[in-house]
Amino acid sequence: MDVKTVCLAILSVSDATGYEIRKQFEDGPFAYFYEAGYGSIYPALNRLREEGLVSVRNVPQEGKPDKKVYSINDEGRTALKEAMNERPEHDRLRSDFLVMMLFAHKLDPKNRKEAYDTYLNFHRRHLAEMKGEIDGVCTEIGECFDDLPGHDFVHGFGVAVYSTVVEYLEKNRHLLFSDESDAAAE
Amino acid sequence: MDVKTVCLAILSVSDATGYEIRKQFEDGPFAYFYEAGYGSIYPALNRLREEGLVSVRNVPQEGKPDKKVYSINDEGRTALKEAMNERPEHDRLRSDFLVMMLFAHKLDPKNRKEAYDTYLNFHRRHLAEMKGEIDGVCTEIGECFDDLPGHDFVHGFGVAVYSTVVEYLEKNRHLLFSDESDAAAE
DNA sequence: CTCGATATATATCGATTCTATATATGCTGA
DNA sequence: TCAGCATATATAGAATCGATATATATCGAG
Repeated sequence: MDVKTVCLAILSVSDATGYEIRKQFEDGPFAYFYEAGYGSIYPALNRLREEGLVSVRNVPQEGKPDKKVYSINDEGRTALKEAMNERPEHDRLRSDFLVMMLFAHKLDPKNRKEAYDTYLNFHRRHLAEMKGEIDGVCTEIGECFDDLPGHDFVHGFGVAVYSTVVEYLEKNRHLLFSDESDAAAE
Repeated sequence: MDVKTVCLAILSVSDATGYEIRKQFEDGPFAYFYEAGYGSIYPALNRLREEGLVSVRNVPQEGKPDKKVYSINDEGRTALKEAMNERPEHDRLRSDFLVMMLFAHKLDPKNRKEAYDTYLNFHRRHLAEMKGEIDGVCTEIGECFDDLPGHDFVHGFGVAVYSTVVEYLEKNRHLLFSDESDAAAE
């Protein structure tokens, strides 16, 4: 499933600009299982327009550059339904952190500890945001996804996995930091 | 952390060919948190050689093409240590499955069910392999990683996360399949 | 009050990486 | 016997990533 298809899926929920779509990947409900940057999004939107699956309207703004608001059309919805029904590819994960920890013996103790704590804190914060304990960056468009029938399942999935990650990191420090007396540090 | 660095890390554990390195990403201990195909690996190995971080020896074989066995050298080990101590980038995950489930209402019921079961079974099998309950593809090189100080931590991490995924999928079917009487199917 | 940081908004360059495929051969099971 | 899989290297072309450029507004610290 390429960026083009996911952009189309987002547009099926709400009109949006490239900038707003980007935010869905950064802070929105997609943040923990799909990422894409401007370098993928803008070309994807252009191709969608070329293929006649979305339309654009220019919304002038004071001071700021014009907004280009994209809307899905009927051909777009048809194409989306088709693309969604294709076989999903395997999940693709790339974790620098886990590579580092597998080769923890190559790391300076200070770096190892810093990488560990940064990773743990990142996941703690993200988890708290997902649980609604602290405010994440809530965009109007982001909230549209809350009403999708699949939302609760996907959200619950994320909370479950992130909880496991945080718990595991909290309980298994000793596997990597056994010989050092930095348990109480920080 | 690019493919070049991870190849170097693998070579720091054992000499290997491009083909064997690929298998580490496919079946080996890297399988669940780092992926790379031939299109990344062979160019990466060439660049490592150009930079003088690895050496190659040709091992002729009957019938099959010559093996090119790569070995890390001292400069390579220095470069690896440096690269490992850089700040890790954020984990990058791309899950077609979760996108599909978020937009489950766009799917034909049959496809939805098939995607769900395929995903669940894949993770069940992978988890069983990780736990050693069934035999995965065990390469000699793969076993070298078992002795790394970080191995238990990373392996345990994988088992914990995969267990959570399998459990979640088993318990939360109803969130996506409530209105259909396919609970007992298959 | 001014300077730096952050947010809004679009866009692209160059590097990296992915998918699919080509080539060549041996082995194994239906 | 013959299809499919394993061994083994390699690349073309497409997709994607990371960093950066442009332009302006706003907001808070000094």
